[in-house]
Amino acid sequence: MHTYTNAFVVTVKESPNDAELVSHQLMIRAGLIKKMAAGVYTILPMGHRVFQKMIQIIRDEMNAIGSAECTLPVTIPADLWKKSGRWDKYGRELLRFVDRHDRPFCLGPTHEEVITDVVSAYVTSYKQLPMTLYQIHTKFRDEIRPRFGVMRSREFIMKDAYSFHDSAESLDATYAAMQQAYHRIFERCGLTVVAAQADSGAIGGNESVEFLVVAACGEDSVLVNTEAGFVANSEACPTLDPGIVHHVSVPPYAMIHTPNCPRITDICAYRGIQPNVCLKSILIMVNDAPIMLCLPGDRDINEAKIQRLVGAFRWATSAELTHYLGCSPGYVGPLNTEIPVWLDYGLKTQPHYTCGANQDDHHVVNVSPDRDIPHGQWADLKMAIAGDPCPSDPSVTVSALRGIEVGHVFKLGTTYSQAMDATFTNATGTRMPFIMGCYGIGVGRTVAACIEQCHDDNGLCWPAALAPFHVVILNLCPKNTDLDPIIQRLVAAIESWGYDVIVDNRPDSPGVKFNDADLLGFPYQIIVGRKTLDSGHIERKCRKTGETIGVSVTQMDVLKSYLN
RNA sequence: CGGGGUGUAGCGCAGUCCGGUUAGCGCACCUGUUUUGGGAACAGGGGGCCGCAAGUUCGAAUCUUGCUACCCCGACCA
Repeated sequence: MHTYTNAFVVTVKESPNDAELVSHQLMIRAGLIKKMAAGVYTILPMGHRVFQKMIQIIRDEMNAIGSAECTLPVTIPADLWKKSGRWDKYGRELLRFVDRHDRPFCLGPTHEEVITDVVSAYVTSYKQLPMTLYQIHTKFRDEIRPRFGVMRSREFIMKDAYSFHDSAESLDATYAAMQQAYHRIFERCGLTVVAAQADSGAIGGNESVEFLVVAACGEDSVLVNTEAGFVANSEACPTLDPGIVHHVSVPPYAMIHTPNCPRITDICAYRGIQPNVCLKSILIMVNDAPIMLCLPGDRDINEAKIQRLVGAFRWATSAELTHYLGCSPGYVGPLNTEIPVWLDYGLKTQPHYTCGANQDDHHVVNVSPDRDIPHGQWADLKMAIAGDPCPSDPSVTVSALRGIEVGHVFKLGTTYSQAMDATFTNATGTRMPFIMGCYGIGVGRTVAACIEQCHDDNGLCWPAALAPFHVVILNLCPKNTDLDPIIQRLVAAIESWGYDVIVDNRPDSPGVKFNDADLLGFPYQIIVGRKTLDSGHIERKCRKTGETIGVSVTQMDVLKSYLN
């Protein structure tokens, strides 16, 4: 029999003041997790049960689409990561260390290299494809700033699946099946998710969809237009060419003196103009050669778009700025320079702009991009924001939502298989690299997102699918042994109906038990106490609605219909 | 990595400015009695390297310096 004593129920009244999110506070107060270091958590028994239920749902759905579970090592030799090229590219999120023989290793933040290595050792023919492997295991990413409990931790549990194919069509089929499975998984957890077009980021590849739980505390921003059926991560959302041609005549551009105006806000204040009529110029370095990016003064660069356009890049240093343009930061402009220039489509909106003059304390006014920057190439450079025209229907605009990224699917293509020389023989007898997909779900983050959606002032309020126990029996008079047989019969009956049940057997006062039961959020409470002895009735209370129903101990079977 | 803040009992905090009995409070914990349908009452009790180290001083939780951990904000957009 599960009791509060043996199940390690460790609730606390006050949560540490470093917990900001409701989900983080409640997970600590209910004794689900305990912090060990920044972004590193112990999952306590109550939390473990919730995680296991989540994991079992994921496992069911992964198995249902024919993928096979395995467990990949957390400790990965550097050589494998050097093969894919990521040992040098991944940066400091990758926790590296050496063993006693000074051999370099890393803790796996993701497992494309490992799985590619494993599969290429065994799969040599197209006849063995397609195939999908997955694991549900611990990952480590040395986040710049872990926060929000298990929502953004450094060590975390993730379901990651990898599929291998001999054709793009085959990948498409698995990619679609996986998304269907994701929708079923999140639905079974009681979560409402949106699927958004996303940027594939550090993983690489060419197409990806992100699954987000809409929540104010979400760290991701998505842009949506429901009528147009459009949902995209703001990082991945295109901005459109407005196609405006101006017919007003703009006077020739002219340099003006603008002392101490290095920032857009300075020049706006000095000239009495708005940021959207300023042209912001940014110098980047690609393979140590300068490239200039120009965009409207009120908009921000989208680094992912730049990377797609020019490849890997870095921001120019002040010294490089001075070397190539002869001015300090703040006075950069696209005129009179041999440096290649990219112009954001947004610069077609106004007939003319004010921009830096490549000379300290000077700007240029009346700059008409088409006329004055003929060497500039037009492109989409900026971050999309709410109010921009919707990419799938420019007659409407997009609005912004915050979301928690709980799942992500990617089409990797041959990025890893080519780098690692992982090949098979196809039907015509030629060797070709595997076409791959990869698919992740953050287990802890999904649990936390679920709590963000399911709680009230009294505590957690689990959906039946994730509750650590479906039913709690509150024994209000634990010293009265007359109640013991009733409780034993109840436990046996409830378990025979297929529900898990825990008994609060502590010698505390009733108020403590009611409050803890509410805090822990079991879907149903069964209350047994003096009233039971007096009247022969037990009570069943629904956590979510507060609805209470009395049931005679002589007719326990009717309880079954009140527990779902 | 830059800026700010905090480390005192298991948890939440006071005390630090202005050095001076035995370092306090609430919750939790232990013993006993009475309680027991929404965080019980009384009585008694235990628990501290005051983050670590060095320094100043007759004397340091308190002052100085260094280190460390944790939290918050920001992070190449000129």
